[in-house]
Amino acid sequence: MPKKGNFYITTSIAYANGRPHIGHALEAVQADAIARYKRGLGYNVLFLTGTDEHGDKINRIALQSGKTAKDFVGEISKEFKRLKKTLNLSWSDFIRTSDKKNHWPGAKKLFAELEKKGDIYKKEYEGFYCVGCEKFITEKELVNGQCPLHKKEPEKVSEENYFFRLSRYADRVAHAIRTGEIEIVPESRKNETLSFIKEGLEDVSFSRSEKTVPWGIPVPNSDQTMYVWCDALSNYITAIGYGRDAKSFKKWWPANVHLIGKDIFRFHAIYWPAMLMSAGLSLPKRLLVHGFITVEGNKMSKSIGNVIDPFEIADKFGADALRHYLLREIPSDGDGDFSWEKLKSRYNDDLAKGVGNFASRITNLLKGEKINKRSPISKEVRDEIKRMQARVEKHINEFRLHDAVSAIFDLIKFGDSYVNEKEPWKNKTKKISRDLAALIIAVGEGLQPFLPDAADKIMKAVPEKRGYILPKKIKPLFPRMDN
RNA sequence: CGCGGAGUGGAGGACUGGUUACCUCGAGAGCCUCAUAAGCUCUAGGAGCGGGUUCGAUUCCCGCCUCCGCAACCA
Repeated sequence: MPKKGNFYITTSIAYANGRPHIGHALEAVQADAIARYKRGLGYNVLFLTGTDEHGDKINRIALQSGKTAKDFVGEISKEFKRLKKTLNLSWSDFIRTSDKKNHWPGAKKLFAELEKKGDIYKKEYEGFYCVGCEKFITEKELVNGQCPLHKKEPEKVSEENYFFRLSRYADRVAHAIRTGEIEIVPESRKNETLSFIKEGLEDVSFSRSEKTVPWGIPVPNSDQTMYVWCDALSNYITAIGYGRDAKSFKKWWPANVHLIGKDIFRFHAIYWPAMLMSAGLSLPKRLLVHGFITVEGNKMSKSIGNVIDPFEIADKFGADALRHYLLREIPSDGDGDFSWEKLKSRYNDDLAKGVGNFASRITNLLKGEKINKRSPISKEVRDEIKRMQARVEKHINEFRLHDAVSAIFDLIKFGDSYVNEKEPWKNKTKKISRDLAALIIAVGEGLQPFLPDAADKIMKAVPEKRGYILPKKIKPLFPRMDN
């Protein structure tokens, strides 16, 4: 396979305050599909994911459950790592922000670089601190001057923090976005970012007092810990060696893709480029922004109790079924909805009756044959396959994975009607066999990034030997689920 | 208040200033039997409301209604 160069893709790192839910699975699977696709094209792919483990919130949750923060995040990150097997992910590296060896040196170095540039300064920060909440609350949150939760007047507390001169970079960041130096997909997010910058950017606090937030990376020579965003964003460079392995860093940076959720795209579109500019590093090439998943039309939340567990889905339906749902049912660049009923319908209609039946059908028709790979495929079939491949490529580049998957299902539909039309059970010719083999192989290859298990099984059913395809009848890929 | 997005057949989703508005699921009819009671074909059914621009609007503009995001130290 020809090597086409390096391709570095990241997911966001999950905030380790709870177990993975279906939203995390969405992001992971989307990134995985892109990573696998690029790998299939011959790119040398680095696919990074991980967990964001610092912050006051985590510290408090951990203490509440009677654990140390360290133990707590250890357990959570294990759960996130477990997604790899459950969802059949192909990530190559997993970074934890509590990793003192791999993450901390780079994070500290980045902070120091910003400081060296004169972009970090000390400022008194005044805020309303609610003792009940143990945190600062904004003036807007106050109801009649009181904390709405604890019905108490917050204390006015001032704290000296380090600030990052974000304002200095507003124009340069806007320029980078406008010119496409950093590309934001979908375009609506790009416009949103630009109009947001236009309203003006203020400097941001980049540290907290060690007293209020003890669980974090210490800022050298101070009583402060690093603000979580400064800590978290730097994972994209620390994981590949920033601050500890210059050669590796040079090989992989800048990232080709940061895949993120719509809740955090501003941090990635504004803070992150500004930080990189300040540190004299190049900018990531693309930000792909996905949406959120609702459950039967409702926001997923712990209080409603409708949080969907990806492990449970994979357990009942299999990794491919969950992947297919996330990739096909949820528009990659928008919001989507989950329901068990829709999952079942996607499974039966698309996977069982669609891919599964098609694979059985074709391999059953071809089993035991010896098909010469060099004999020509009919133009009609060849064109249809090429069209599918072109559509997949286009849609993956546009971050419309649901459309990419559709393209493959359209080829299956074409294949089914082609079989009906040719009626090979009546008169099967070498020509038809060659066409059918080409179709099933194209489907198997096409599915590789999306349904890797099924794709593998399909490819194994049409093995190649010395220029001949030797099809074998395949076992049902997706047994129909009844009731 | 503000900013942004959206309202398309029973459900979900797409396209478009112009002869029959597209796709998937679902419903009905027919065909086929190689395949996981699978496959193919055909049919029924649609653009939130009101105005405007236009020869002509679902598509552009205005108003209204409804829904959903965002609103900066919250990770």
